This record gives sequence, C-alpha cells and structure tokens, in this order.
Amino acid sequence: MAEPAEPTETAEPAPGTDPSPRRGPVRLAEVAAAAGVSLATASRVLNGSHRSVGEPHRGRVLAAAAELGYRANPHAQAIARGASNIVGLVVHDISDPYFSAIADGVMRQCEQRGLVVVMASTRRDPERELDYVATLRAQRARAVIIVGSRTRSRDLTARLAKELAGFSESGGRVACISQNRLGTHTVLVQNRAGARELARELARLGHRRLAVLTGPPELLTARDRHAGFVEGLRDSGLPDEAVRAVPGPFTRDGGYAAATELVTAGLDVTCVFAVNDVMAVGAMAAFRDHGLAIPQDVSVAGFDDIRTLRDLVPSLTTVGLPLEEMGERAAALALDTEPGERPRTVRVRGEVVLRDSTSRVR
Amino acid sequence: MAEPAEPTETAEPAPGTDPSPRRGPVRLAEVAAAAGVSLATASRVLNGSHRSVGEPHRGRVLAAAAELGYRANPHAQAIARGASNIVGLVVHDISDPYFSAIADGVMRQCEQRGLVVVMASTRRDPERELDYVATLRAQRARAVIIVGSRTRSRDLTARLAKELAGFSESGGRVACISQNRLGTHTVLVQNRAGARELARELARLGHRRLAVLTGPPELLTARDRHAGFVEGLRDSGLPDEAVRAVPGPFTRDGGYAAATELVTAGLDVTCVFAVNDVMAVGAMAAFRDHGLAIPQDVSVAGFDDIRTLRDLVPSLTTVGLPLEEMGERAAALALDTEPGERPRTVRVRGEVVLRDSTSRVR
DNA sequence: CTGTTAGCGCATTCAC
DNA sequence: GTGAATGCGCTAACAG
Repeated sequence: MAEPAEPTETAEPAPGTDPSPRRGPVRLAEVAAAAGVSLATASRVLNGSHRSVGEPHRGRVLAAAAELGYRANPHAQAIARGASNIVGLVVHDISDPYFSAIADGVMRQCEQRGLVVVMASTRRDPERELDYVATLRAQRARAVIIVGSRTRSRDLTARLAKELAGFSESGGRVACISQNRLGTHTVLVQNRAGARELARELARLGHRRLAVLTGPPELLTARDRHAGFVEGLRDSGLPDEAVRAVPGPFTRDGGYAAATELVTAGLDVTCVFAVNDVMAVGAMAAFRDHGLAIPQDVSVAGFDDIRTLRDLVPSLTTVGLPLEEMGERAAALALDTEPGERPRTVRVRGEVVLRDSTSRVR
Repeated sequence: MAEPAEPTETAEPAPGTDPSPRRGPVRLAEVAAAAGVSLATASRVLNGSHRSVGEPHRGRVLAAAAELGYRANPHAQAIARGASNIVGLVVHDISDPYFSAIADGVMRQCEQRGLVVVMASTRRDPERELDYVATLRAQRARAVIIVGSRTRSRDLTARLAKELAGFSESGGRVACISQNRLGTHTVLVQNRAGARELARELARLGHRRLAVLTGPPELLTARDRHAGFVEGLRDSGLPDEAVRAVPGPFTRDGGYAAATELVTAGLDVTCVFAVNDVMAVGAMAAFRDHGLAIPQDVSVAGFDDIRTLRDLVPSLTTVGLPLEEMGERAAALALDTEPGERPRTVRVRGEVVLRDSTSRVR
C-alpha cells in the first residue's frame, strides 16, 4: 500500500492549531497572521509583481500560504486593481468545429499567461454577440476576442464597434478573427485570395460550369469567398455566367438544402464550391442521396479544412486554414499589445488542398 | 424624441451635466446621484432581489441607470455577496466534438440563467484538471461542471474528489458527466449497457471474431465500453477468445494506429469496435489505407454518434448519446440543487444505431 | 524593506 | 420605505 494513511476521505479539520474554523477559502489576512507579518507584506510576496520582501519574511509567508492552501480571491484582486484576469471569447457556435478549433488555440495561449477564459456562444445571433461584449465589458475583462464573420449590416457593425471602442478606451484589449471592420487588432483571413486560388485550380481541372453554395448573403466571410471564387474563374477566362449561386445557412443542413435545390433545378454544373467545409459535407450528402457520385458526377470543394472532416471519403478538396494558430495569434495580438496601440492586422492565407472530391473534367 | 441626436460616433461625454468625465464604466454611486437617491436604494432596485422601493424612486433609478448605461460590476458583487455568477466548465479537449457538443448544452443552460461560463480545456491531463478546479474554487464559482471520463488512478480521483468536496462545502455546486466516482451530482452515461447492446446487434449480424480498439486502459469510459462489449458478446454465446483488444489513445490518430496494428498483425476479425466515434474514423482511414473495404472486408462501429460525423461514407454504426442534452442536464443538476443535497445521478442511455459501416457476415 | 491606511464597487445590516 | 454606515478580500499609496 503506497499511500498509507491517505488523510481520511472527509475534509481537513486541521489538527488542533486552528482557532476559528472559518468556512470557505482562507484569506490573505489569515496567511499574514500565520506568518506573523502584515497584510501588505503577505500581499507583496504572494501577488505583488515587484519583489521587495526580505528573506526572513518571504519564506514564512510562502510557507504559511502553502500550508493553509491559500488562493487569492480574483474578484477582490480585480476590484482592487481595477482589472481582472479574464479574457472573453465570443464565438458564433461552439459546437461548430471551426470555432472549437480556434477556441482551443485561444485557450492555450491564455492558459500560458494564467488568464481565465469566459466563453460565450452566440448561436449566430448578432444581438447576442453585442450583449455578450457588454457583459464582458462589465466584467472588466482584460481582453475580448471576437471570432466569426461580420455581417453587412452597417448598424450592427457600428454598434459592436462602438461597444468595443468603449471597452478599449477603458483599458480593455480587443482582437477579432475574420474581417477587420471593427477597428481593432485582427487576424484577417484572406478568404478572397484563398477562394480565388481554389477557383483557378478548379478551372485548371477543366470545370467550365460551376455553382457556389454561398451561405448567408449577409455574412462577409461567405460573400468574400464567393466573390474570390468568381474572380478566380474570371482569371481563368470563364464568363460570369459560368457560375451559379445558391444561398443558404452556413451549416451542414444549409449545404444539404442548397445542394438539393441545385439538383432539383436540374444540375447543370460539374463542380460545386460550398463556402465552408461543413456546408460541403451537407452538399455531398445531398448529392449522394440523389444518386450522384462524387467526383464522377459532380466535384465538390469546401473551405477551412476542418480536422474532423479530413477522413471523409472521398476526401474533401478545400482551402486549409491554421485554425488553432489563428486563435493563438488573436490572443497574443490582444494580450501583447499596448492598450492604446494602433490596430494591427495579421493576415492569414488559406492554402488550397486538392483532394479526391474534385476531379478533372473529361 | 425617440433617441434624437444619437450621440456622436465617438465616446459619450454627456452634454453638459457631467462634472467629472470619469473614465471607465459608470458606478452604482453615479446612478444613485443622478437619480437623487441613496446608494442603498439604487442597489435595491437594480440588484437586490426583494423589491421594496417606492414608486417615486424606483422609476428614477431605472431611468438613470438606463441613461448612463449602468452595468453592475460583477466582481464587486461577488466580493460583497460572497458568491459569483460564474460557472466553471472543465472538459478534456474542447476541439473534440464530443466535448464541444456538451459544452454547447451547458452554455445554453447557463445563458438562460444569466450565468457566465469559464471554460477550461485540460487537454487530457488530469493534473491540469485538478488545477483548474482549484482555480475555479478560488474564483468562488457558483458551480463547476466536470466533463470527461475519470481514470483508474485512485490517487488522482481522490485528490479531485477532495478538492470538489472542499469547493462544495463552501457552497459551490458540482456536477460531473461520465462516471459518478466523485461523490457529486452526475449525469451517468450508461456506457456498459450501450456497448453491450451494440455487441449483441453485431453478433446478430453474424460476427464471430471481433476486435475492440479499447482506448487508454486507464480511462473508465473506455474500459466500461470495452467491458460492456465483451459482455454483450457473451450474452450472444461467444467465447471470450472471440474478441481481441488493442489499446491506444482516445483520438483519431489513436484509432488509426490501433487499426494499423491490427492489420499488420494479420487481420483475423470481421468486425472492429472502436470505443468512440473519433477513433472509429481513424480506424476506417487505416483500413482504407490498407486496401480494406468497409464493411465488405471489415465492419466498423463506434460510440457517441458525433453529429459532425453523421455524413461519413459508409455511415458509421454507433451508440448515440444526447450530448447537448447531457450538458444541459448537468448544468441544471448543479444549479437547481440545494447546496447540501445528497448527490443525484441522472442516467443516460445510449441508443444503438445500425448503419452502413457494419454488415451481415456471409 | 515593512506596516498603516485608504479605497475598489457593491450588498446589507442597522437606525430613522 | 429609505439612508448611513460597515464590511467583503485585496492592492496601492503613504509613512516609518
């Protein structure tokens, strides 16, 4: 039995040296008392950044703290210093692998810095996004990271920008991932360029009649990818009539519905580009359900290169994005930057990955 | 005048009635002053639960608050009332769809109650899990929800249980999802029963020689599913020698590696059960890479029924779990329960879903 | 270097 | 009902 007298399963009433069995966590004052120093001194060694405590004391405080299992109350610290150690992370939908991958990166970065992340999933409701930012502002979050495409709505964007500006003015840092319309630091995804490059590759494979499942018309990311794709086709000498657009939700079901619509209307294209992988998956399912083989009957391409979807069959042609890294960079951007600093933008290129869901047209 | 001169795009220096352009969020005191009432009164109408403020005042406070855009400082509230509005959510890996689906449910539930969720991803490191719980405890989180399998390690489990007990004793609520070895409320997944049922179905299809990719030996969830599977086979009259076990990580790559090992050693089974869908996907990829067709050459089954993986081809036979709902229930369990209450446990059954990745043996 | 003191923003007794 | 006073746990001047 390694683990002999494993202290009894129950609590820890501390032998006999504890005069007041105060419930709840130990406070700094108790540590100070136990170490025989002032509250200030204890605070300095335990939390104050600049060390300036003599060795006789320093050790005693540390020991006492360890013994009592002291943990600073972050709320008290937040209120006393006027700044918390909270980082807010606002995503459109945490159950979407695109966002959870990014979240992973953000959390990694925050953990390293001893920051706590408050996560909010807006479920694609811009109003909720606004509300969460307000909440985070009230929390005196140290930084807020907004992930997800902006919309065309000037109003919504302006309101969010204003809220963020207010937050930022009172010392909070902000970073966004997607477009840089918010006047903040941002990790700018080059959707346009990626889609354009993808289109060229597809044209090179011989496709002359294509369709793009464009996602929601108001989502900038969706629009940019669509626009970039059309540009790429033009670059390749194809007329604008060569491409057909079908809008729909940015989800798997949205992709399914859009593809179905395409088939129902009499599929007259050899290749379909869904503006994100999740939609592409839905589209592939729809085509299959209609007896169409991929890529023999129709080629399909997506965007994002979601890890969980890498093992699809046929493997999905897409534009790869370094999701986790984007999250890390956004966090770093917000955290390593001076409060008043001019907005920086880090560009992230997508890399076209040709796989089996697209084939050369005969 | 419904919002006439929409204050200029910039900050809001308030026309001419504001003597001190104090930076940062407005405080309760300012609202009280603006409304011409005491701080206490303002506090009562804005935050105090039991209303007891006369109508002349009540309205004024509300108006002032709205006008100034007042938002209570949650840290100050936390410290004043000794309890925060934070709910801690600890998962093994947020980028794993199993966890992000559950997280979605938890967040939904918390949002409804106006609670904020602090999320932590341990990246499958038990020590980190312990540490996060301690952090959450220090935060005076209102509740902590631990998601993910426990391990066989008595030591680790005991330490976590102890930490949770301490947290719970000081008024925090706790709920777990997976096993109920922590002495807390728990959403208990009936892994054993689900796997057993799956095994029976597979046996019914005629499989007589099977393998299970067991995942990490120390993970209880993995062991339970493995054990249940073996039981189900026994139920069907198969000898224990009928099933072969291959351990490995609980991930896609773990599944790939385990399946490869199986093939390399000379595949002598007709069906492989990976203890979760993500591993199953890896296994399918491995089989394909070795030229094996699914389900013709080998049937594959998983567990969880991850939504993102529902469109795999061939579609994956698995045991479905109501992930989002599990998250919601865990949150409700923790939040709707009295602090001292006896641990409740909500059982969740998995439902076998036979799809195309498994076929009748000829 | 160390102890004293004054807040941080808010909830809450306690008198009025 | 309403206001004044106290305290929550900790940090940050400010003096010794």
